[in-house]
Amino acid sequence: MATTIRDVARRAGVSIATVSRALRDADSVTVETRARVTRAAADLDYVPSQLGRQLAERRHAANGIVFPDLSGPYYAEVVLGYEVAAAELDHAVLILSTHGRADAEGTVARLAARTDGLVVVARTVSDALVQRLVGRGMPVVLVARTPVDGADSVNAENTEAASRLAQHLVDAGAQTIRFVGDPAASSDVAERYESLAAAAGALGADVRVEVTTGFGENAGLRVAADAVTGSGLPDAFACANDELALGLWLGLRQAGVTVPDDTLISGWDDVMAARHAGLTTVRQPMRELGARAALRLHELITGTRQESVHDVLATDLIVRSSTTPPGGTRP
Amino acid sequence: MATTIRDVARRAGVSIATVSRALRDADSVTVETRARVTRAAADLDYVPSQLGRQLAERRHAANGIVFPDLSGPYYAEVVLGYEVAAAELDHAVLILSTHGRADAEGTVARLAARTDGLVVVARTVSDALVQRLVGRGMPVVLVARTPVDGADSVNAENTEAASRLAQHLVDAGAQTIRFVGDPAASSDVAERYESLAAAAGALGADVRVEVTTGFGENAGLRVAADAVTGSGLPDAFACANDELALGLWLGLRQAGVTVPDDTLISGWDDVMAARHAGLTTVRQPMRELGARAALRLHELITGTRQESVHDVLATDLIVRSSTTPPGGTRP
DNA sequence: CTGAAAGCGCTAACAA
DNA sequence: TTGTTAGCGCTTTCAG
Repeated sequence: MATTIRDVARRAGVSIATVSRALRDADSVTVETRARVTRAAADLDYVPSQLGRQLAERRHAANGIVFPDLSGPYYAEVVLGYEVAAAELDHAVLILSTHGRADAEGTVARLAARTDGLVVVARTVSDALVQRLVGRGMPVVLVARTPVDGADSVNAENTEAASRLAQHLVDAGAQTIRFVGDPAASSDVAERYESLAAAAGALGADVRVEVTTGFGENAGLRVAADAVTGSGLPDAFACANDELALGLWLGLRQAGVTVPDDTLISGWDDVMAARHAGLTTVRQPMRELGARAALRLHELITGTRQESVHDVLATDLIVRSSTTPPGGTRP
Repeated sequence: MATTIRDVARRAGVSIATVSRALRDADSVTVETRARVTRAAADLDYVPSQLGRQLAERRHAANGIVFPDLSGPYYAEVVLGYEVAAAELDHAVLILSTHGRADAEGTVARLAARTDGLVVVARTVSDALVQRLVGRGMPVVLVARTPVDGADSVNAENTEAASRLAQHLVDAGAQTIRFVGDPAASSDVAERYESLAAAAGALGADVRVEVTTGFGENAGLRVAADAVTGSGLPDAFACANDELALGLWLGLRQAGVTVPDDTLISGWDDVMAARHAGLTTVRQPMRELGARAALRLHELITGTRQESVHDVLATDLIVRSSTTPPGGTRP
């Protein structure tokens, strides 16, 4: 840590400028000097200070990604897709989860001050802050979130998938569908609910929403308890994400309710557990969301492009045993 | 981005030193000047450059975590636990996944140059590099990896858990056990295999290892295909992690093999999918591993402690339907 | 091709 | 309490 460019310069018998050049541009110095410098650097175990370099270059060579949580598989996959792509673009990645953090806005602002650009996932910070960052000239890409002026966005398709899901549930015999989740908590969820309700309504089915606190398995368990003791069983539960659905399923099973005989269940995302549990769901390209965001952010940082771009990635309905009753339809 | 401490100083009619002080230590300046400075800063939408600050303070106020991959739930949980704890300690978190990266060592070295300390998870980089970093005075904490001189380490208990698992499998009627995974790929896996083999051997059962390439579901599927077509079915498969086990189970099921009737399966980690699939496994405190690492790294960075410390966190055997045959024992 | 010198934006003595 | 002045370790003109 102690050895600086000056030490290397002294040992190699050259100026610090030459060291700087020799260690980066291969061909701005003689092969001979370059060899001397490289040698000296190796001898001293010299590692250039990124701090010094970054200040001189006035860039961080790092960008950040802000997400609500890493506990479910969904955000983890998005972050991973992002990290892999960012690494290829030679950018370091700073992560920040706002989950339950008191001063999320302040923390994000501080994060922004140490990066060249930011990816903001879902509803982690206010639109106001996003706009302030954008206004300050900071490149921002929004993921799984309603676009904001001046920032790029990357989202997964919701509307059409919700229609297909509605069609499938109705085909499987569902007349009453309960949507589980909180549309107010995320633009994704709101879109899913509204599209599902519209499509199911057009098919003559009835959709009502059961608002949850949170999107984890525990929230699903609470919904199960509620359904068993009070509100009764609908023909189908359409959940805002897989964890909710899996928790719900677990709760119902424990209460003696059989799926898909007594009721149907669907999720959203297609996480690993959904595959092993046999849960019908909508597959999102989670990694691709992150990777695309990295690409867009890079374009923004390098100034390749002027106008904002808003990507919408395709999704798939994956039908499994949780919505395929023996007879094909329900009585 | 353009406004610097000098602009603020000019507008407030004070020196840059005063601005610097006013914006950090509340009580090193008059309330009056402080107000003027704060006002000027707000007017100009001034955000202190972290780069300038960091160079002057000669610290990054950031640390990094290196892990193989974020695709499975295991590392994601560790990273999350780490991030949450690090945030509380007011450190930014840089992440780096080495998965399939060509120059992992170089990338890690570069990461090290922009952080105050590093957490290295599993077998991501060579011991040689770890030792070089430690030798350079960089605080390093190893997670899920054999300790190295000069670095702290945090691991989950393997030996005792493996014994309990062996006992359970034998009690369930297993005489031939196949361990699935690659002991050479990770110290954790090696420990699990050896302890399991020893314990099962003592109980009169026979354990042999089936070495896999990778630890994902696909590797498990390959093992299933292999067992069905060639090597035959043991009484039980003990897998190095849950994903391997779930992939294996899926493959066997597709081939018409019934678990736990025809053979038993166990995993390791207790990820979400294991719970929903009914997989017997060993629960690791994944988040706690990350959180503890953050704490240890902080101690190292702040120099609270001289000697290295090596934590071993407790694990639990979780018995589920994949190893509980109807009769209680197998014929 | 190489060196001298001027910053990058901030903090931290040291004076006043 | 406040200002002046050195750096922090590097890159980058601008001369030579």
